[in-house]
Amino acid sequence: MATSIRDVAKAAGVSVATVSKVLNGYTTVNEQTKEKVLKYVKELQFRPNLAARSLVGRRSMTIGIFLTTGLVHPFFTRILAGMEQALQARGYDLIYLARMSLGKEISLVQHCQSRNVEGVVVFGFQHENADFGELIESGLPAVFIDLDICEGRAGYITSDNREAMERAVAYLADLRHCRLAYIGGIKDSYADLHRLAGFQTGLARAGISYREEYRIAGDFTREAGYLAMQRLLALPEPPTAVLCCSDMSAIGAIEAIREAGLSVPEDISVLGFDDIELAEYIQPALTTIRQDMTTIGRRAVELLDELIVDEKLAPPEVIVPTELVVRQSCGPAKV
Amino acid sequence: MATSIRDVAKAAGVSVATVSKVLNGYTTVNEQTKEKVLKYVKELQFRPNLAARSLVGRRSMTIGIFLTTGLVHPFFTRILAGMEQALQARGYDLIYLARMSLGKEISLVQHCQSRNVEGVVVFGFQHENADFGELIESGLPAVFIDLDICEGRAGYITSDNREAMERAVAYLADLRHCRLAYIGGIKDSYADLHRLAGFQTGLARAGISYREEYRIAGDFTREAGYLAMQRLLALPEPPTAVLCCSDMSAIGAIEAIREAGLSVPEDISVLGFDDIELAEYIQPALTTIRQDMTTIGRRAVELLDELIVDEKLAPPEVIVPTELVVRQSCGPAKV
DNA sequence: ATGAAAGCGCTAACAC
DNA sequence: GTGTTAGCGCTTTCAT
Repeated sequence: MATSIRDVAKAAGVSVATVSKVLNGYTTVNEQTKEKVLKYVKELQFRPNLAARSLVGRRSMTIGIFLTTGLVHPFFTRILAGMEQALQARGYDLIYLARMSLGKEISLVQHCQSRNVEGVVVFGFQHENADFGELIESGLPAVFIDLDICEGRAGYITSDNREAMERAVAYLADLRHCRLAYIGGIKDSYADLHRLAGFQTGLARAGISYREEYRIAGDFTREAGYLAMQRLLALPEPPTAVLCCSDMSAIGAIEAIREAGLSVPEDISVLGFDDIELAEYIQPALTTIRQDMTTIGRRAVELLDELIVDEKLAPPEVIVPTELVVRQSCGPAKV
Repeated sequence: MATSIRDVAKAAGVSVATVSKVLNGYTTVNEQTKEKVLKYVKELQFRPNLAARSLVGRRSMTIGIFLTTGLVHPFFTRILAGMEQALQARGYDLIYLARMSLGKEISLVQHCQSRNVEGVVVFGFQHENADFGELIESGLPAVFIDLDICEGRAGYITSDNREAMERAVAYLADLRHCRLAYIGGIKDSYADLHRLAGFQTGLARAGISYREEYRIAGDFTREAGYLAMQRLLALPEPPTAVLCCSDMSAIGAIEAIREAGLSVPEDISVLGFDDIELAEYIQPALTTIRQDMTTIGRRAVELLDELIVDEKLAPPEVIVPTELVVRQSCGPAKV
């Protein structure tokens, strides 16, 4: 049996209540008693049982993480690395509820309840199966990454998709492109909508008119990028520059361009989104928009903590700036 | 307040003991009472509080994960994806103890105890700071990935590094290479030792003698690969093929070769290890040894489960086969 | 077959 | 300033 608070009390010759008070930083305890207790806590290597603690109504210091996409999200590691910083700073542990799945028999929310999880960060693409209704209604504090859910005790954090696309369009316009296409993500998903809006206002600012045939919906994958690019190439007047909703789509698009006997960036410029590790290594190295997933991860936990601690805090809506990283996949428009 | 077992008991008109028995699959309960209880469990959406459960000595169904490397391990995602399968199948949740750090003030082991964690899987490179002594002594079930620790209640799982290298050498020998170099990982680390052994027996089988100057120690990084290759290139008689301990090192080696005005695989063949996502995308696409990290992750959890369940089980030592994936970075030796 | 009651480790009134 | 005690939600003897 692990050492319990009673062992410490016995060793120090005080009551369990006193030990508890010392442990919880009550000031109503004599300095010397406190020293003595602390001495035995150390000596016996005592650590309070968190299950018992949370059972009596105290905090569990546990937050959950949920991915709508399974574990294959390209940013998972970066987001987690960011989360870790805040987790450590605020004293939480992170639990991955393997059995949980939104809308399934054993629901996320119920599972969180039975585990005394104080809040969750959820991310992943929009997903037909993802039913967040129960989560919202339950009042469990939640921070969504890349989904603009702001309701009850759920807020969100996301990259500045709109501004990112505006800037990307401006960059390409400076390179004298005027036939710009957009290979989108899942149609009408949050990210896609905002990026499209940024694309359009960017176009307007550059004095270029938006053409519906230059917008193809996709789903962030390489295959979708490949297919979308083929359609673009088949147009009577193909674009000279293509903005993709993800680096993987950009990679697919580049393949399609190559297969058509064209080259990047000489014939067509390709711009990605995300700046995944790959972006730097492919040929040509991908010019792309870097999402600061480390910051997003860290802030997500911080926001969640604030939401947990302050019951009446309005749910956060946070937008994180992006960065255009110029490599070799975009060049001046052919004249 | 969430619904408790008492609410169910009250609703069903039975005692809490009976509800508990139903929930825990006791057979000593009348079929009709059981039905009734189950009906209310469902109706009230009751889920037993896991903290309370583990407090009365039952299992917490929680396993921990610990990385000696922080979150930047290239396999993290794949291992986790594998783990997830087993986690779901066996009913565990995974907790990432953010505050834990081996050898620090709040130790991994103590933290696990206070969280009632039943076992841990640990992975990452060998690390000077990594002191596993306390973990081993504590008797907490543990499965190490890529570290051959087998003692007490700790076992391990790893790729078949030795066989992988033997095969790689045989492959290169078939391509008529006879000046083979090995850019190693952290010197004398588990993986490195076994790979070196495989390298040497592979050489012996092919009738090639091992040359000490063809072995350079590294640390799995791109930089190390780059530096090591420069040293190899400076040799009076440089190798015609290089086996690297990681894909990242292979990428670094290729850079060094290019900078020397040579090309891969025409002048020098380069073989990687791991098969990270990048391997497929770089130029030339990397011929490499694929580690089956998904299987390793899944099996790690399964082994851990068995260790947890059976107190006197001998700690496992599991070797997982690898696969040579042939792409474009290796070619026939120049004559 | 069912229920009453003890107790897991801890915290929080409430006495003293 | 310190100790006694009830009780968090659950499982498990032990009666009945």
